[in-house]
Amino acid sequence: MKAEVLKGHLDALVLAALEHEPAHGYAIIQRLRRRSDDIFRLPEGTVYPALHRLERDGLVKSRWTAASGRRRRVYRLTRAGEEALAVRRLEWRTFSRAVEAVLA
Amino acid sequence: MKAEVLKGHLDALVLAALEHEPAHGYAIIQRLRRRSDDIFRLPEGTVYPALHRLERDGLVKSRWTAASGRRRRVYRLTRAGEEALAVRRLEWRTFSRAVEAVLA
DNA sequence: TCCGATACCTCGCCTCACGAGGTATGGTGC
DNA sequence: GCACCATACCTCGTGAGGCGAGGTATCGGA
Repeated sequence: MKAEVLKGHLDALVLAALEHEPAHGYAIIQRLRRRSDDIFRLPEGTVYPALHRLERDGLVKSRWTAASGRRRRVYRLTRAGEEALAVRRLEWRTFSRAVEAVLA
Repeated sequence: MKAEVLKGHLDALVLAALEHEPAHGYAIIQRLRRRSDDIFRLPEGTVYPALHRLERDGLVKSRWTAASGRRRRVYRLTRAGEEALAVRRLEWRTFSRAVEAVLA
């Protein structure tokens, strides 16, 4: 699978991964991998910058924790993040249906 | 809908548009727009370079025609293009299912 | 005669996924 | 004790590609 197919969809995936409970970056990567049944094996160089972007845009908020001596940056969705996720889900539906219609 | 979501999927769309009958660039744009129910209104600056890429890669082949005084470059799928389309369809299925699983 | 649709093109910008490289800790096996 | 892997964070540079802007030309209708 080419790399570029992800472009523009990553934010939605990360937001969705954080929807029901906060997580730190590394855990988000694992969560996405597990939930996608091993399809999305996202490198850190992809996910960390994405999280910084999302925080810069106010869609997530981070807090440093120290779980068993390890520093972790735990992210949670903000209100704006929840709304953005809802929008992205709709956009995905629209996009997906359109692609489906063309490819069919 | 953000522009980048298309990235990596455009080739599949263009190939699919050419699957059953050849068309020139402008017609491809209209075909995609119609088939996607007005979702994909692709600018020429997107489609023409894509067609050149596809031809460079041997997935389509073009031929100049002159229909009623207007020059047109008509594209058709090559054998390799048909095979590439089949692969892209499978990749889309995989990608789409994975996104669905994460967003659900 | 003007204008919009048709029909082609290129150039440069911008975004963003990712590979590579770096740092540091905890646990397991030898 | 030490190597090694997983965990956990980061940044920088590269490259791909969609698109806006701008250019050319023809045809048909108001």
